[in-house]
Amino acid sequence: MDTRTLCLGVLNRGDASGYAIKKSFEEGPLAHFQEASFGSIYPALTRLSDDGLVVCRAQAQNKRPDKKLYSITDAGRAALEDALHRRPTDDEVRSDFLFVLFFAHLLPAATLNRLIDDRIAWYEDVLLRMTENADLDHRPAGERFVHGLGLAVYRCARDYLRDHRDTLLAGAADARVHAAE
Amino acid sequence: MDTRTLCLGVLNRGDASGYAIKKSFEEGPLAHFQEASFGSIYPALTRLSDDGLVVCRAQAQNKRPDKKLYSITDAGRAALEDALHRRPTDDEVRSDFLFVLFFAHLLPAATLNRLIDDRIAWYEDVLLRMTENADLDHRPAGERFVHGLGLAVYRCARDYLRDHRDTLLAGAADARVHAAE
DNA sequence: CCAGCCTATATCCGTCCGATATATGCACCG
DNA sequence: CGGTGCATATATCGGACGGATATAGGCTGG
Repeated sequence: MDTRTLCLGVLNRGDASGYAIKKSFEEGPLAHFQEASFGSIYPALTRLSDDGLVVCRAQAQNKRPDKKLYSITDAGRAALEDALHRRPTDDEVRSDFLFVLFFAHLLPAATLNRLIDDRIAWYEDVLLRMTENADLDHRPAGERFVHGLGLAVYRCARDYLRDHRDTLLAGAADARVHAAE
Repeated sequence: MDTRTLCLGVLNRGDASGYAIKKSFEEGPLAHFQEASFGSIYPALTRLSDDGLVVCRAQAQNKRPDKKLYSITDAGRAALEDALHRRPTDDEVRSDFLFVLFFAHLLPAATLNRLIDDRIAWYEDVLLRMTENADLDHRPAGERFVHGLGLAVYRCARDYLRDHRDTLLAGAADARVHAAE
């Protein structure tokens, strides 16, 4: 999904500045499956403005750079709906963690243990924040559905790490012994 | 993970050409969590060659461009191990599918149904290929572990789609009715 | 028989990410 | 009271990367 459509999606939920849009990809409910950087957001907002899909009103701020609040227009909502009707591309997952574990037999047990401990802690942390800040009752069905799917998948991954780590550690130790022979 | 390290990882499992490396990111066991394009693989192999981390022998082929078979060197293996010891960055997930479902209330029921049907079929397809082509007994523990995690997570996502789609459809229909009022 | 796909290498262009620059307010700590 | 670090806020640059394209011949199926 190109950055312009992502911005339209965020703005469809409410007016925001470029900075706030960035934050919504770091902390908001979209954070777990979409990302965009300043280097793509600011040019995207400029182009959306030029095309009339958003409007921008500058909010003068006391001794700070003007905050540029963007709002989606009717044309913007139409463009968003249009983009939503296109068949989505395949999901992309990028996990350096799994790449490292893939070569577990090249790593010492201590490193593997720390790696898995850290990752389980990360999952616990995310799950806690997702269940705390839920506030789901007032959100549309799509958001609730996506939130629930995220919870289910994260729990599943955490459980797998917890339940199979010993098998991995034993197998990796075996491989190291055989390699040393 | 930069493309050079990814290439070292693939070559650590056996000699390969640039084309074969690309294929291993499309079909091989790494496919589900790493990706690289020709536009990054070929320059990466050139640089790895220059740095002595891989060696290349050209295989003359009958009426075809020479196949350049790359092999990892001892220095390359050291560089790979070094990269594996660095703390991995956070996982990245990019799902246009979830982005679309997030705005389910903007889409007609027929579109949502097709979307979810297609995605469940995709999961079934991947799960089938992952269990058929397994051949796991001869693979190192790390590969088995990562494979098992992939299976678990895909099954979990498929089950969630299957078990919660009706709730989503009902909720989205509700939202459309309220918006029309 | 030939259209389309597979093997195989390579490059180009546009887009995107990460780092950096700039500017200021506020909270915390010694 | 001063300074360190973090949050707000916009913007740009360089390098890395992905998708499309070019080239070229072989194999396969309708």
